Amino acid sequence: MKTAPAEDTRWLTDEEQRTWRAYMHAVTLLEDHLDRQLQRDAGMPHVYYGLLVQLAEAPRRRMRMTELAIGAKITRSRLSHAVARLEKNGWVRRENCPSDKRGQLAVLTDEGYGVLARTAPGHVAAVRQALFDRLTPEQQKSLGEIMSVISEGLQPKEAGADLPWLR
Amino acid sequence: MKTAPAEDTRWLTDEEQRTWRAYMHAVTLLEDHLDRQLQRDAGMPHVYYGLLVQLAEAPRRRMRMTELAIGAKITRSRLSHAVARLEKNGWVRRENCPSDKRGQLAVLTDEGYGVLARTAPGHVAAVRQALFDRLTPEQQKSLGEIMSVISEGLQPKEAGADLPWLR
DNA sequence: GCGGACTTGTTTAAGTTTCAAGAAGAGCCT
DNA sequence: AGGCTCTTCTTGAAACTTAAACAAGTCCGC
Repeated sequence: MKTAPAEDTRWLTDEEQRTWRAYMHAVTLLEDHLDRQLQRDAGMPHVYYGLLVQLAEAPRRRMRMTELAIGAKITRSRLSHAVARLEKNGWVRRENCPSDKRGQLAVLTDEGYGVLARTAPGHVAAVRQALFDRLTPEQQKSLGEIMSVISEGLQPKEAGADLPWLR
Repeated sequence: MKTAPAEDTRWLTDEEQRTWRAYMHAVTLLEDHLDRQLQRDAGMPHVYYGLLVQLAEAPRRRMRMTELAIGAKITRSRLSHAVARLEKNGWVRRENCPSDKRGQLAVLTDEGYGVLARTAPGHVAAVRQALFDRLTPEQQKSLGEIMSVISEGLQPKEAGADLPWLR
């Protein structure tokens, strides 16, 4: 529990507050919407679907667990659970990493690929309908820039660059 | 499980794809960031914090469950569980609604208000640092407009307007 | 090569969210 | 009033996420 510094907090202006609330509302509504769409049509939540997509695009349809976790911006623990579930569905398989005995590879099965192939069109349609179809080209461009800035700001920084751990 | 319509899917262009991924990454990173910040400093996840905020701003610091759920964009079920937890913490109390015997009021306790007062500055700072401080004024404006458009598109529409249930 | 420090991935338990079902009251029509 | 439908809120179980701890393997300097 942190205490207020004194009384010098810079609160959000009305304008900022409106923006922040619009952001939170849009984000939760959209995530719920897509989660339900995918749960209904593909039998899995949005995050899990994203994992399959990443695997499908990877060379030989396989990836190291850690890579996959980083790509999806989730913890390794969460990924472990998720892959366990996807494995139970027969959509992903685990393999040992040849070069590192600790390592595991998550491999997209043909069945997993099939699910993706069947459900991707519906998902893209949902994203279009909820997002792109409602924005002007300028807004789309702006959205991309804004979100990139935010990501970069929050991304765990490259090690070494600003960690004076020895120097 | 839905099947592809034929082969007429309008896939995302590269540009759209970049935008969409930037969006997802930014959103998950930001939500994780704020969740951790609040879990650490206030002992609750972001959504729960938002509930307290809404109550604090409501007349007499109380709201009907359904109102609160709608305001926070969550299901009544989720809210029930959440309030149960907040009640256990002593930050919220339930009261019967005088005008509707089915109804319940969620009431922010003084303790709950205290937590908010102590932790709000830190939270605002986190939001500023992750979001507003990184955007130009034009980007902030644009973000607000974009998110409003998305919200409106996903908001469960007013009943009657397009439900020809009798007519 | 040894030993200590870091990485990789999993596990357990606790916390949160979803889903389906249901109890209880309100509203309305006749 | 009675009966029907809709709304309000809760519940319990299953699914999912988080946090902390751990086994096993790698890396690196000595």
